[in-house]
Amino acid sequence: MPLAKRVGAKPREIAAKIVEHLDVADIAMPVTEASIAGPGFVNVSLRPDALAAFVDRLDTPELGIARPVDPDTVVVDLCGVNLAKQMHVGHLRSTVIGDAVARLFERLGYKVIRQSHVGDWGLPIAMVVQKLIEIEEAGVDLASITLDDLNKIYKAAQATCKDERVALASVLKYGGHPKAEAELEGRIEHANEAAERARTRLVALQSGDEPTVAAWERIYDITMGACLATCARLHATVTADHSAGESTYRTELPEIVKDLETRGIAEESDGALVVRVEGIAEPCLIRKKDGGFLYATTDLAGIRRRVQEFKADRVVYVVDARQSLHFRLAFGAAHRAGYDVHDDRTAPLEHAAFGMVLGEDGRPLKTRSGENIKLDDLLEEAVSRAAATVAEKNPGLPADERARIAEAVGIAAIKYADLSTERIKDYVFEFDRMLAFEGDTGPYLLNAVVRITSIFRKAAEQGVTLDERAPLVLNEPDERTLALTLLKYPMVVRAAGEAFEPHRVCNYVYDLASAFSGFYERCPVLHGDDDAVRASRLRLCSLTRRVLVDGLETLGIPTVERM
RNA sequence: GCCCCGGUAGCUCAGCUGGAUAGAGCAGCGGACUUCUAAUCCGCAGGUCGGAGGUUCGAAUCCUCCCCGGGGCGCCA
Repeated sequence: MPLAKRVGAKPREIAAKIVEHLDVADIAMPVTEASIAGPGFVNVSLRPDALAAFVDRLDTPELGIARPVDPDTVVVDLCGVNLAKQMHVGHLRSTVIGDAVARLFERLGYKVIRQSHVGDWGLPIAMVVQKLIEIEEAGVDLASITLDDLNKIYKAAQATCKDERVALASVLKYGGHPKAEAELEGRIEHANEAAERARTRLVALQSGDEPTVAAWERIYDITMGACLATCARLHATVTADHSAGESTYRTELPEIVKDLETRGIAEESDGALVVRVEGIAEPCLIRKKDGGFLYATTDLAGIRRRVQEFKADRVVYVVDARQSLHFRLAFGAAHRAGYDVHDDRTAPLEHAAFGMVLGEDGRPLKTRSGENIKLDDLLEEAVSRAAATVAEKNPGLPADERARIAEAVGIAAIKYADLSTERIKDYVFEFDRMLAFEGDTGPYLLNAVVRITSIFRKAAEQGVTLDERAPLVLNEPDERTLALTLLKYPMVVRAAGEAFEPHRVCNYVYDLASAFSGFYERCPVLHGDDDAVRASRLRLCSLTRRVLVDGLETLGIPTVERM
């Protein structure tokens, strides 16, 4: 049908010509005039033996996904935690989707480098360092400090400095009403003092003052210890090796700004230094009036390191959609500077943006008091709900296995819910929905795998073993549907990877599980009396399980044996 | 004001670079457990694809305008 436009003929006429000349007798049923349908489709039915041959070709250790001869290097930016802050829902998607995107590229055979851009530098961190040192001076043992404590300190520090702005806003609003003024004066003074101490501390940190750096390192270790543990619990591959703090770029920033300045790429604007990007009204700010550097400056350093040092052929940022403008500016500026080029090749810089996590009220997910929800709490809730279900449905299992299953089910529920809708869209976080065993959920898919596994357990009891080379007999419609669905796997993974869209793999594994259900319902595996059919069906079961497990693992969702 | 992203069944969502009668799940209704699966399966019902134009043999899909919702917009990150 796309030919119709190019050739200038009617689709059905072209279809008729194709049918007339098409010879696919070796793999398909005869194609005739009657095979033409609708506006010009030519229906081709694969012969069972040809279909079996295609499935045979899929049945390799890599399940039909060939590795490229000369694999590109892809950098995936994900996770992005901040010092002295717990991981919260804001990090969930970046971590889960980012890891899935990285896994997709790995599955396709690319060389993948994960990079978690850790917010570990700047005035906010200096404020926490300052507070921590004050606490230490008051006699508190730093060894006992947890991330929870740091989080409280961070908030307190933020609040103190915020007082300054709040007070200022009040004065503006009430026009310096005498009543307000007296009270506010004290707050402003307090805030100013705190901000001043933080600024002094920042200078100490930047110049390598030993006690200051020691406190900073303590904060770094506590934060990363807790956050990397959460990543591990999420079955997301984000480790210390993948973490690159903003601090690691600090010596490069003056150099980058100077480079852009001397090459005439950056220009002065209202005392600040900016890079203009074609097609965007807003400029990209790289240096403040006071000489300080900005978010974009660090990202430029990040791009340069990733492309020129790591030799990335492609850089993907799995970051919140709200950062869209920022990345367009940073990418544009990096491109003007040539930071996205290595060995005469320009690496595409891409923002794989994702939407927000909403509560059931349709507003951004928060606690009742308006606080960010800690990711650990979210995971714990999902796992404990899963544990209750496992205890109810399968009380016979040993307690430790039940706990392992609950962990897998709870994590799978959250991850699948996050991965299965289009990345760019917001989604509503609902425990009941994501933990359901009916429908398009993580637990359902784990159960699909378990059901297949149980067939093999049963088969073993009967002394029936899998013959991995048994000839495939694909005569039943459900067998054909299952086989055809299996064959789509390599293309789905490829398409999902190229578009950074893990949800396509989710849709696929769900389709495959559905196709298997139909097969399982109507095609008895162990109950038949035909040995050849049983061997063929066992092989289909095995292949289906391998594809399901591979697909889920590519999404970063581990499976279980029983549940 | 300018820019970006969404709007598909009561609810939550798919729909690949335009292609057949727009598909799932949940909820609703009706069936199926001395089982290889009930943490499941099968069936029924349910839609002006936000609206209006346009391009095309053909539009949920591409273009333009409008409506609704969300987000962003130079010295925070």
